[in-house]
Amino acid sequence: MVTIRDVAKKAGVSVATVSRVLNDNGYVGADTRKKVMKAIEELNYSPNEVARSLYKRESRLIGLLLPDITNPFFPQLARGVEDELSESGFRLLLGNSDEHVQKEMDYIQTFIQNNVVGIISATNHVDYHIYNEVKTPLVLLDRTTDNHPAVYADGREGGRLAARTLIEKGSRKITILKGPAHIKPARDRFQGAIEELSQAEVDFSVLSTTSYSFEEALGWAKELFEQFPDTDGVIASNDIVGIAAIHEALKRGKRIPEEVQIIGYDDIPQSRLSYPTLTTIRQPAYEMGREAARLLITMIRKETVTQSTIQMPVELIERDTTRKG
Amino acid sequence: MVTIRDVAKKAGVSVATVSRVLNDNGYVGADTRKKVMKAIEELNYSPNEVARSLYKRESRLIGLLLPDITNPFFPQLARGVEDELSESGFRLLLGNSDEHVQKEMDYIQTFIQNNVVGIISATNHVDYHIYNEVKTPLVLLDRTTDNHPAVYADGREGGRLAARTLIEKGSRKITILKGPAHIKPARDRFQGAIEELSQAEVDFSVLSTTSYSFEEALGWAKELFEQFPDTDGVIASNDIVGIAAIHEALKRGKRIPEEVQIIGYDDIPQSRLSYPTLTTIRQPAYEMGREAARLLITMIRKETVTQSTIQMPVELIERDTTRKG
DNA sequence: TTGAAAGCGATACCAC
DNA sequence: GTGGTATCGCTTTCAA
Repeated sequence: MVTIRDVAKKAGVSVATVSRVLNDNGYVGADTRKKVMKAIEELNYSPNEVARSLYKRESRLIGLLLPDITNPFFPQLARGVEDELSESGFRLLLGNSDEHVQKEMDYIQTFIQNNVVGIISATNHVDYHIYNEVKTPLVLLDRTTDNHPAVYADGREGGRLAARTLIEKGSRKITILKGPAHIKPARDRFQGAIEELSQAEVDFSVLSTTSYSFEEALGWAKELFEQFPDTDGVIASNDIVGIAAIHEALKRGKRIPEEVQIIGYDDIPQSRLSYPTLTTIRQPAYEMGREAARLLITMIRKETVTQSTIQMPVELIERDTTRKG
Repeated sequence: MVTIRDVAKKAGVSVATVSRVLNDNGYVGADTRKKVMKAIEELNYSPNEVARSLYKRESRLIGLLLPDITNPFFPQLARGVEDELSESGFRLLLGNSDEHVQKEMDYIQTFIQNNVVGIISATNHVDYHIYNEVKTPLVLLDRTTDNHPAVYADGREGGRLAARTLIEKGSRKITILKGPAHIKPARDRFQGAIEELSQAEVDFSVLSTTSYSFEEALGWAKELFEQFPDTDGVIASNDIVGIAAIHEALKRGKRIPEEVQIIGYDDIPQSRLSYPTLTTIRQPAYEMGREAARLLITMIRKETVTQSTIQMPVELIERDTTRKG
């Protein structure tokens, strides 16, 4: 391993000088600088981040905590976060929490142990006390509490929009798939949808689901059509379930959107690939990730944060599982 | 920040002793230990990984380099890697390379700068010289070269299997979608498929694609049926493209699998959700991730590695885009 | 403009 | 069994 001492020796200067040229601060004579640069080049030296981090008591690492990278919504978030952060020279320490308090705490702890300069968390236990003890800047992503900066999409409005769309396009017996109760955004959407449905002249039923997993999605879809066979409009808890609903509807010979309309949530990439393509409420996941990263960076830089909770707009993406016009 | 000195002071012992109980080595008297534990507890102390890493010249971090977490195959890999590693107390430093040499090199460098104990890479430029300069244990995932330990699936056999399946089930005019030329596993599959097709009594055509992106998948599918309208069997370069092909076929009123059979590759979770469900060649992505992590860990522990390149089996998953029997 | 030296928070050697 | 202390590679004060 090449260290700063090797460089100093080779350049015939002290380590202090090398450090100065590395960090580009303090006075360094023009030709001294040149000598040092040359030595760095020749030795192919790059500074040890760990030593730097130890002294400065902060690294260039950011902790990112996700519920489950395997759920297609989160890679989008993660990608947005990474793209934005890496432009500023930060790197990602990643953890999946599986919505498991213990795992979550473990990761938060390693983040701290590794001197991360900031944390972005998209998990459910944000109200858990450990978050209040975190001293490094923290941004919640796709979640909210009253205590922390956050970037999230307007779930309530999303739910309303979904319901309104189905109603306007003529569904009269709507079944709403309620997402996992412990996930806040899922509750918001549900609430929004219920608001809209309650004040409209339509029948509606609720089917509660307990997960977003691929394995179970088809199960929920099946249950949906078994329990409510005359459903002519489905508000899915997310696109995965929405796509499963398409599957199940077609399997039962129902025509989409003539007999059943289906609307999803998230607008994950694959919702464009289903047949028929899935109408859905878009959350700008990638942009949310970027936005969260941006917010975190300003906090890290101790610049004034004009807005510490950023609500991103949701948007109706009309595709082929709802009727035209 | 609570340091080892605080603990030492509170417990009325030296830092050396605290260190001993922390790492559970060396002699420590029973009640001294107890005192120290108590102090640790009360101060809610947890050791600074950075300092530890600096002294030991190795962290507990593992670098994971992926082409693009947004492609649904990779989260599976990543999850497998993480689950296995975290059980042994390692944490993940994540990077997306976008199959971009520069990004790849940058990440490899930060990995090294952060004292990672090992690297798992699923990118394309593994033959690039930088990998030969990496001193920390390195495992390639879903890729191979002659120089490095690797975990990958048998792409050639997968390609053969895909082709053989379509042929056996009666397709006579097969179109094969050739994946991006710069991706080795894609080439392997293609080669396997071609082998099988060449020696069978079937017509076949090739359509070259240049990416795996969602955006373009529908484009390839459209092109496929435009250029080769009498195709009765499609070998897709992966499941994304496979699902897009289903979409396009249905759109054109083709019955699946009666008029066109379609076979995908990967067995990503959503291939079970399409309608009809996608027949595909399964790569055990999650297990591959775990296996790579396991291999890396044995290398890190300097235990003897019995097998440094692990080829995982591929498997035909028969679903509804191919004919029965 | 440069260098010597004191840390940063751990670990581990050596002495007692 | 326990403590003192050099050390890891870097940054930053302070003096020259």
